[in-house]
Amino acid sequence: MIYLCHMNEIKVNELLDKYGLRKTEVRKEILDVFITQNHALTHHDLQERIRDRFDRVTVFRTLSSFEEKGLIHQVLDNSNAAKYALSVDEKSQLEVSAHPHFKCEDCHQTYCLSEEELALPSLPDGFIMNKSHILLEGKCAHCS
Amino acid sequence: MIYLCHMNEIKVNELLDKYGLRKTEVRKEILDVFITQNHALTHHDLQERIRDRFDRVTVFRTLSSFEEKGLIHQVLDNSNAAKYALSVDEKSQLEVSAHPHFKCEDCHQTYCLSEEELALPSLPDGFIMNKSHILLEGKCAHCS
DNA sequence: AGCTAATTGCAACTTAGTTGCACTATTAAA
DNA sequence: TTTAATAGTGCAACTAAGTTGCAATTAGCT
Repeated sequence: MIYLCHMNEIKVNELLDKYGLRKTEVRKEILDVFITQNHALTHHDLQERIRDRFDRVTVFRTLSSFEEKGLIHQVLDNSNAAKYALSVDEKSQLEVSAHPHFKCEDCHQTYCLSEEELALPSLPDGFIMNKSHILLEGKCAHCS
Repeated sequence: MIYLCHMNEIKVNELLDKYGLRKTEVRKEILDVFITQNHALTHHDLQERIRDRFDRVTVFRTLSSFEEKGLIHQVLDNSNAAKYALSVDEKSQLEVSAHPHFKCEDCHQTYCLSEEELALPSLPDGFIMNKSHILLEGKCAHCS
């Protein structure tokens, strides 16, 4: 694990334990990337970051198990590749729920906005909500 | 155009004119499908609906030009195929902006929720919003 | 140390979406 | 109404995302 700084290595092991995931090389490295970068990442972004040292399929499967255990969640995006972000806020250690994202039309960077809860629309009778995704699009501070 | 009912044919021609799109067979048929079904559709859904009478590529390109001219817009979705919906409300004839959608986890149907505007999160300095996407996930009345 | 179930890599696949090019149809203007 | 320019279509071939099956490997137990 020479690629991880010591601080993150501890955090990474704790998180994998906490979410009931076996501690393997790929998982430690990918989780490290999520912690270091704090924006939504695609499979492609990760592959680049870990310099293709692990198989494509393995990375896809890693994302699946992380999502299944609730460690990451899919962030909706109008590109044609799925984006994922950590479900735990590194600062507060709290689970993040339904926080909105902002995607820049020019640089395509996806930013996490505040974690404050939003007033969501009311649903018709019989409809039950489990999850919400909010994406704003426009120009970020660098591109506007 | 034997596949269109007369009512829709008039509407379809008007809309294509209004959005500066040439009136071709594929476009009339695809627009008809959007008007008839009133939920978000994938390329695959459309291909099925028009019984493969037009080429895949043509349908993709039709979606692109509709989107470019603002007749349809992409509806965010966590499936791995893009979904599109009409940008005009057939009843009010008004452009629809930022209305939320609901996707059922079981039947995967995507519903349009009310068109009422929502309170959106405040943005950091220098950020400018152009579009918003809101997707709620859960169980619909039929599946809950 | 040794067992078992979970994880990995590889090859081969499916499906979404794109590109280039030759051909055809729509439209606007003569 | 013919025609010329331009936009749209079909085909073939491609890229890129994501999946599946299987054999080899490894983490996490006792």
